[in-house]
Amino acid sequence: MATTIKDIAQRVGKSVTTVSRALNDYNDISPQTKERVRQAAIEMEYRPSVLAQRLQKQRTDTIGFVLPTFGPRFSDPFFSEFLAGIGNRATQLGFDLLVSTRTPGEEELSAYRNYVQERRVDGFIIVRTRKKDDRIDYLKSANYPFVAFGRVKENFDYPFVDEDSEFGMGLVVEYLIRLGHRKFGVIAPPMNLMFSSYRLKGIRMKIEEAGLALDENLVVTSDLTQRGGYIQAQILLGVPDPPTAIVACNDLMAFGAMSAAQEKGMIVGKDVSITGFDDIPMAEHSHPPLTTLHQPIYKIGGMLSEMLVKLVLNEDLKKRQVILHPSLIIRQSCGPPPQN
Amino acid sequence: MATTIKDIAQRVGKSVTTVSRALNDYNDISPQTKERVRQAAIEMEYRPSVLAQRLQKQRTDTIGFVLPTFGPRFSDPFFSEFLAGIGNRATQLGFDLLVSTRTPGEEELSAYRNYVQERRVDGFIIVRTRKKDDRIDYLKSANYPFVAFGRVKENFDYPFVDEDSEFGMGLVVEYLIRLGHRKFGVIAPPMNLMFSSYRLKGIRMKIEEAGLALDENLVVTSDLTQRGGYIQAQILLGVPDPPTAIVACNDLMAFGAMSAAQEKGMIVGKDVSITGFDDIPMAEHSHPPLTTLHQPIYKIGGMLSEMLVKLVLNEDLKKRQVILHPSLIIRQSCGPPPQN
DNA sequence: ATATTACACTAAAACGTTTTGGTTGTCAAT
DNA sequence: ATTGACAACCAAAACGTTTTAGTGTAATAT
Repeated sequence: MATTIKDIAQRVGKSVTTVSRALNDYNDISPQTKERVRQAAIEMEYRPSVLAQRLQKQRTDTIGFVLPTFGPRFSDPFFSEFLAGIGNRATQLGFDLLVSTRTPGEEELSAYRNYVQERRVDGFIIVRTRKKDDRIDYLKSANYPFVAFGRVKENFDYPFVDEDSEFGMGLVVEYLIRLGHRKFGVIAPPMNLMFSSYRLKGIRMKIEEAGLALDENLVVTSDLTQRGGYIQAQILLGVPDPPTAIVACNDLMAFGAMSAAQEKGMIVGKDVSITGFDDIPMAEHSHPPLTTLHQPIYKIGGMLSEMLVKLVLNEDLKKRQVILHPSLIIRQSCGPPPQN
Repeated sequence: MATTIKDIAQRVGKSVTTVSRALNDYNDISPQTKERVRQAAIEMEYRPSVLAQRLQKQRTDTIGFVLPTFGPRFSDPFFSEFLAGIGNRATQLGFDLLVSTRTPGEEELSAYRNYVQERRVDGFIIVRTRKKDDRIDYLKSANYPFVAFGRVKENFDYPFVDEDSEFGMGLVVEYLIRLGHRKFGVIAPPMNLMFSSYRLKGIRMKIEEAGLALDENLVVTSDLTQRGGYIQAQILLGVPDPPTAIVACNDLMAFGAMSAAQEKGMIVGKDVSITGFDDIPMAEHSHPPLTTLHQPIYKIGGMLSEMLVKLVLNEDLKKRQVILHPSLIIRQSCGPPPQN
């Protein structure tokens, strides 16, 4: 059996209380006693039982993260990195990370309810916010701590980090217009996602600002996967007068679009320009390397962990709501539109 | 405050013990009492406190998973899917999954030591086994439950799942030889990884069986990332008499190799053939789609969770050591070698 | 001489379960 | 009438901490 505080108490001939207070550096314990207790703890290789601590503190020291996925096979480089960001920061702060994956919907919400009722986690990190978001409504009503990556349509009076997608997409479109493009295809995320609106809005605004029009028939939506991007790009490139530039709303869909174009014998960056969003590591080494918007995914995960932990510990966060500005990373997937 | 067993006891006018035993369906409680207790529990929305249960049971109901990564930015589709497999099965079995990421080495091992000493998890799942594996040596010596994805060089008398890489690579090489290839390049994983040996061995054997020779100068190692595959393929394709087929030891490196070839103006599947290993979802939608070996990654994760949970609960596993056979998925990244 | 304060320590309760080792009452067998 | 078996229940201990609400002693202030 592992050493307990009781064993130490016996060894140094003091009470359990004293040992506990010595280890926690209370100032009603004499320096000598503290020293003796600490020594003993080291010698006996004492490690507090997290289980006991948690029961007593009525805190789980655990962050909950329910990953929304479609189908069980989940394989998204964006989330891998995001996860690492959350997890590593949480560890530094002495918190565990409890991960599970759910398909959005009723089953997902009941996962939240379960975790709350069983008091299994101290709070949640929510990603891919929806315009009308059940999860957020629920957690608010249950008065349970959470932070989100993303805003919602109304009442976003909760702590969040979000990137300014509208601004980001503006950068992309501006760049494409400068290259000479006039006809755009857009592969948008599912419309119920909040960032879908922002990204679309950013695209529309810049196009209109330039006195151009976005052909609504060339705006398609897909599911943020590579396969989805592939399928939708096939459609976009198959119409009579196809777009010269395809703006995909994340990198994975952009890769899919590249495959579709290449399969048609087109050279990406010459016959058609394609852009992404996220700047996942793979974007640098695709063929051609992808022009995209950079978000500090790993860092964002870390920020969210930190905010949530502060929330749970009732410390106050200096910034409750953070909006980041993505930067345009120009690589080789774009060029001037083909002449004809 | 949440309802406790004490509240129920009060309500039904029985002792705490009786309530506990009723809920756990002991047979020294009368059917009527059981029924009344259950009713009350439902009405009062009782949920047992996992914290208290864990303390009492001296079990954390938690699986530990320390993901080996190089650098903090970790973005590997293989692991995303693997993680989902472990996590979802664990949840079904009533276990939590505690994830953290570490760079292999001293710091990694001390993460294991910490988790063990603090009794934070009931057991571990280990991946990417090394020929001589510290983690396994340690857990064995500490007599702590674990299961591994992969074998080690000696004494693999522990529970594991592994795929037969040797066999798999045999399939690939056989196929390439049948297509007419005589000159192979290999992008191998870091040599300290156990599956590195198996895969290399499988390649060598089949080549020699066919009466050919593997040019050792065309065997390079890399770090299993896309960038790594890209860099090494540049080298392989830059030598005076380059290989006509490149066998990469995972899909990510294969993608990198494809980019490198394409950047040189080569058409993959025609000017050069490239193969991978894993069959991650992206393999189907790359350009060209990748010929690779399929492993049921998600399922393997699930098997490992299940084995570990049984181990922890002292149930016996019907199979302690499982070896799976990958299947060859032929897509468009390979073809006959170019004539010249 | 007495009250006050500071210091160093501690017994007991609490967190919410499960398990141990009973007790009590009833009925059937001797 | 006594013994044994059984059903139904329960008090207390245990898991390992932290917190509460003290106690006793010595030094200092009145």
